[in-house]
Order: sequence, then structure tokens, then C-alpha cells
Amino acid sequence: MGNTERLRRITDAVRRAGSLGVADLAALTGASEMTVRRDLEVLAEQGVLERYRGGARSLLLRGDEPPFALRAQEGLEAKRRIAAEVAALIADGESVVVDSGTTCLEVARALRGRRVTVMPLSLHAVNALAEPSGHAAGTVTALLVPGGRPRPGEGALTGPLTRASLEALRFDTAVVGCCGLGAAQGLTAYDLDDADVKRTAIASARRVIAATEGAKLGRTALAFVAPAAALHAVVTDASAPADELAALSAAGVTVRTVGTRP
Amino acid sequence: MGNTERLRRITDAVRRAGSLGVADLAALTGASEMTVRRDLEVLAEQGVLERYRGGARSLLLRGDEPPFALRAQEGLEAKRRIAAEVAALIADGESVVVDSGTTCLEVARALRGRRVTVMPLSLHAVNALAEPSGHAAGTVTALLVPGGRPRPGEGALTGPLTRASLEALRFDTAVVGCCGLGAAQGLTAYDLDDADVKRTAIASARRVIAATEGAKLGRTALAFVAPAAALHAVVTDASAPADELAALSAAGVTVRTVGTRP
DNA sequence: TCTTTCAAACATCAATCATGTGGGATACGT
DNA sequence: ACGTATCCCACATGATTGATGTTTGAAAGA
Repeated sequence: MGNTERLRRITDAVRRAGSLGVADLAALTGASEMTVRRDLEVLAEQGVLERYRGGARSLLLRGDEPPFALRAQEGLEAKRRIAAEVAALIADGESVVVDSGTTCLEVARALRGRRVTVMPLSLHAVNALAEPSGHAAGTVTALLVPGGRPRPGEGALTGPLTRASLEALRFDTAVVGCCGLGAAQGLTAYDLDDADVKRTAIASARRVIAATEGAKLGRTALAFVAPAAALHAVVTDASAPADELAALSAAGVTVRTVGTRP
Repeated sequence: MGNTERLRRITDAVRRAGSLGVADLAALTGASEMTVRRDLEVLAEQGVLERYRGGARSLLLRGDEPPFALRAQEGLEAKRRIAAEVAALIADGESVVVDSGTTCLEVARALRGRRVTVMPLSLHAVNALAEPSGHAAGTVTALLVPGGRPRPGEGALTGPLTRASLEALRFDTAVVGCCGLGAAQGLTAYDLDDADVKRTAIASARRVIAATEGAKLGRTALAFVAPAAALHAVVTDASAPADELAALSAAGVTVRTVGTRP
């Protein structure tokens, strides 16, 4: 779909300006007003913006995270590389709990077909691992679904059922994503329920790997999950600030950076 | 996709004959050999049959149930009507657990957008209820995902995690499907794990509705789930044998038959 | 070795989707 | 209430995808 780029530009423009007219957006994107309207309808359904007669205003005023569908596209290449590196750290036969989020979704995809037991914490990842992996008979990846209520849009499973599912099991490895990470502030997330799930996942795993884009390093989000010392390894990309990496390393975390180029 | 019909015919022909050549199937379906080969590949991936050089042999020799994708298409109209009737029996605000199986999948679809809390016991139904219902903001249907291991193909969630999820909750209504049902033999299923889940679901609901095609009435499958008296209502279609319906009625079950014609 | 069968590559057709255009309906400002 | 700008509903068009068939070189089995 080539409309993704246009949706992104509309989202950005509206967010930057606060609100914008349909005509402005049509001029900006080069598309017709009708197309812009259809786009706005889509974005309004995703909760990105709110429509009013003549234009739209952004609902993501501040540090709110953009909707899943958009984030999943951004920096896909880097996420894939990070995911491949994480998958390489996981041995056959292991049991792994994989967090929600777009980076971890790629990790789930990278584990598809591997001889491992996986419990993904988001519906997106569940779908990525269920069935369509091909050979229905010779399926080697064992899939475990946790209970919970899916958070709208994210598909992230949360709540007491998720907690109970995690507490009933012990994993070799937990792969967690984050919204912010640093040696000083530890691992943080935007959503309180998510943070709770992450914490429980970390508690039921022997080894914890954080998978995150470099841009998240040094940032802090609302909900505290765990101190940096709770992590055994961090896999990130080359865009990560060097001082943060050094600080994490000094805190005893194994740091792995995947190149931005092949 | 118009290929469904051809897939069904190939499946039937191979099952009837035990094994068949590619040329025979091409002649039977009127399609080219290449298309038949591609179909066989698909069916082999679904575990329906096994390929060998020159043809394929059926893997569903006995009373095994055909794969989910095929069953989901058969009698869709009747299933939709049954599902609509079941949905009409459920009041707004109720919490409902919906069993796995193709008929119950339609029930889940029928509940989409209703102001109810739903816990579906299969991944297919989870996907039918998650997100793409439109308005991300004004989503009224509360979705609860049970834990468990999805049974390959079926997507039916089973095992201790599923059991634990069910035992942690109490529902107003359980909608269960079945592979066999009768006043004498009770409600039965093919799969032992499924039967266990069904039993647990029934135990944690105040009211139990069985939704099933008429053809299942009077049949018996391997695993016993519950006596007919455990059911409060049965919704089926006009193809159900009258004597079975009468016997169920006599056992104190409310019987509802939806017409085959609108 | 030779024949049959298979699968990758290309061509074709239909279906679907994205987009644009016109016209009638609708909402907002005055 | 009126007028105008805006919106949405159809329908048309171009692009993309998916299913099917044909060809052809490779591979399996006799």
C-alpha cells in the first residue's frame, strides 16, 4: 500500500499544526480532497485525530504514542535487525515470553518456525505465530497464549488474567520492549497495565533481554518497570547514544548494537 | 475465493477413493493439472491429505473431522441463523463465554458490537472480535482472552491455562458447540482437551446454551462433556430429527429451531 | 537412459482497492 | 431562513493483487 506514506504525512502535519484544513492537506499531499477526507476518516477511527467540518485536529498532542499501525511501519528495517539478533541469542528448546510492542512483534516473527516455546503478550504476535507458518503437521514452534484483556489498538494483553498466566509459568528468557530505558532511570513504559505485565514477565524468567530502538535509550516514560540491573542484555541499533550504552554496560548489562547497514 | 468449491470436491474425491492421481482430479474438477497440484499443496499443508508422486492419498480415513477452513464454509447460512438466534437470547450487559468451533465462531461474530463481555475459546473468534470492529474509540464489546495452547488448525484454546482462566471467572451464559448431542448420550466432542474446556466453561456459567447444526443431533462423539440436563437451551436448525428434539424437550431443555428459509 | 511428474517463470484474466469526479445532501455563519 | 462551503454517496478509472493456465527445464522413478 502506497497510502501509508500519505497517512504518515497527514498525521505529522496535523500533529505539528494542532489542526489543519482539508484543503491544506490536499495541497500538502498532492492528493484530492476526497482522498484526504477518506484518510482523515481512517485516522479518526484509529484515534489519531478528531474531525470537524473543514478539517481535523490532532488528538496526540503531547508525548502520547502514535497508534500501533503507524509505529509498526517506522524503522521496520532496524527492528528486523534487532529482532534477528535477539533470536540469535535464543537457543533451540528454550521457552520464551515475548512482550508486546512493535519491536517485539518482529522478534516473534523471527522466532517463527524455531524449535522453541513462545508465549507472546500481544494478539498481533499471537497471530503472527499461529498457523499460517505453513506446515500444519510439522509445526515445531509451541505457542502458548496468555489470558487477559487486549488493549485496544495495541493488542497488548493485560490485567489479572495475564498476570496469572505468567505467574503459572517459568521461562528461560523474557524479551521485553520498552518506551524508555537508561542506566539511571531503568526500564519504563507508557502504560501502567503494560508495566505491570512486563514486571511479571521479568519475574518469571531466568534471563531478560531488552529489545529496543536506539531512540528509546535515555528516555523516560511514565511507568517504572525495573532497574537496568534487572536486565541481562540489551539489543539496540546504532542510533543509540554512546554514553547511555556505556552506562548500561557499566551497570553489568551486556549491550549489543546491530548496524544500520547490512 | 471461488476455489473453495474445488478444494471441497478434491477433498471428498480423495477421501472416498483413498488415493487419486493428479490427472483424475484434473478431469473431475475441469481445472488444469497445475491448479490441482497447487490445491493439493494447500490441502497437504492443512493436513487433509498426503502427496506422493503422481497423486495424493487421504489422511482423513475415518471419522476424523475435516479441517476448520472447510467446515467453516459448510452450511454457513444455517450457522448464521443459529448464531443470530443465540445472540437474541443474550441480553445487553451479560458476560458470555463462547466455545470454539465453526458455529460458535458465527455466534462471536453476531455478538460483535453488542454491549456484552465476551470470552471466546478460540483464536478465530478472538480475531473476529478484536479491533477491526471499526470505531477504535467507541468499542463497547469487552473482550477477554483466555490463556491456553491453540490447537493447530482449530485455534481452539485448551490446557491448564484455559481451565485456570475459566475457573477464575463466572459468566452469565456459556454458548457451547458440540460434535454430538442427544437426550440419551448427552453432549459430546471429538477432542478430549476440548471436552475438558467445555466442561469447565459450563461449570462457570449460570446458563448454558448449546448451538449446533441439526446434523449433530443424535450423534455421539468420543468424549463425553455433560448430560443433556446440564443445558438450558439448544438452538439448532430445521434439519434436526424431530424425535431427538422431542426427547431433549422432555429432558427439560428449551429447544429452538431456526428455519432454513428466511 | 527414458518417461513421467513436478515446479518455477511468464502470461492472462478477474477481482479488488485506491483514487478522482460530479451531484445532491448537509451543516455552519450570518 | 438563506447562501455557501463542506461533505458524502455513487460511479468511473487506473493500479495492484490473486487465481489460473501454459510453457519449459529439472528431477524422480522405472
